[in-house]
Amino acid sequence: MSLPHAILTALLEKPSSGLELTRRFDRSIGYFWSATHQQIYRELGKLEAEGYIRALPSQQPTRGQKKSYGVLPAGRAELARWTAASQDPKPPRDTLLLRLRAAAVVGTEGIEADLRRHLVLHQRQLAEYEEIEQRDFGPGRGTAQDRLQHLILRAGIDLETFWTRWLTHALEEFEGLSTAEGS
Amino acid sequence: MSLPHAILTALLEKPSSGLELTRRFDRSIGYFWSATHQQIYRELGKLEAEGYIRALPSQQPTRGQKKSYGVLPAGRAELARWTAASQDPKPPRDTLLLRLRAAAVVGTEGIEADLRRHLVLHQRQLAEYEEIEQRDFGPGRGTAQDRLQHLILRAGIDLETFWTRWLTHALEEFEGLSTAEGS
DNA sequence: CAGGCCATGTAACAGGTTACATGATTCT
DNA sequence: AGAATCATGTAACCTGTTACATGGCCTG
Repeated sequence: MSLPHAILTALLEKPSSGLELTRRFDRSIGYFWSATHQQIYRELGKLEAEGYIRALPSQQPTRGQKKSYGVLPAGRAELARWTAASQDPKPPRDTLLLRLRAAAVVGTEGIEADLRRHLVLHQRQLAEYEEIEQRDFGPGRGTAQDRLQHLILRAGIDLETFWTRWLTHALEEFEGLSTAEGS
Repeated sequence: MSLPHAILTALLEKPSSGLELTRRFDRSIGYFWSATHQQIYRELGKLEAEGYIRALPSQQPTRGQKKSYGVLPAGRAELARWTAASQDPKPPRDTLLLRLRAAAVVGTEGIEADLRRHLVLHQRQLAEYEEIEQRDFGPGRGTAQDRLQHLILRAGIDLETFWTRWLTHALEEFEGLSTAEGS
């Protein structure tokens, strides 16, 4: 039950059409909640049926015609309710750690290269986040909204920092493994 | 396509029945790949049909009767293949960050209490991991397998450390928000 | 033999993924 | 007119979630 609320948030920030939403998910919200355009269209239909959003006037509902949505009061209320409601953190699902655990049983053949590849990807993501931080958040303290956004970005930066450090450490361990005792 | 491989790994570590697997998922593998008993039974059926595992002899297949599985050579081969295959990291899905982003739009009412609650939960998880580290991994360097397992545990510890730090920082920010400028 | 627990399983549904289809617009 | 692209949408499938059903075993 998160995608509809992600969409409501995005639409409150700026009324958009389905494809515009998809693009914005690829950039910002998708950093911690990704979605494909099919998911988004499906969900837009539901949200409209429930009376949380409405298609902005001036367009007829034909196929291939751009259609923008705006959030209705009921939608904003539902988003506020969901935001304030307590939710348990879900255990992470991480394939790489799972593969490492499997490697402890069936052998580490081939996984080191992928660790290296992941390290590069995380370094790249980290650099992207830091660039955004430089650009959007100067040293002075902005509005309350700015500080919240910065806080979220900080989570992204710290997470990617964790991964790059851990992967670096893991690769060092791997070198130790192969020099000291072979497979 | 990760659950079947998680199960193969667990079965290689130790042949088990469905419920035993469920319990082990709750403890160790579930720290980064959780699963309910329904998922596990469904997947055990598929794995058996594909010839990756087989029910150990000595039990008849009646309902309510314990049934243990062991991994066949084809299963081990499939696990090795999957472990070595390159996979892209998937963007994280984090509800809490999503809620913070929503809070930037509809107001932070009520979310601070949940941040505090999450902080406690992550501290607890961190303590649990550190206890395991104390108990299972001494100062000396063990076998290659031990070092891999330790590496995975380190990821858990560092992740929980990240969350506790970030949540602490976030709560400080919130105090700043309410004293300095109200809602 | 009643109640509780252990163990396996079915069913219905929600959410996410992949492949493909179709109408409109723009460019050549 | 044809091709490329933009935009919306359908369909099938897979994974994960929730609720419930059933049989066997143990204990009082």
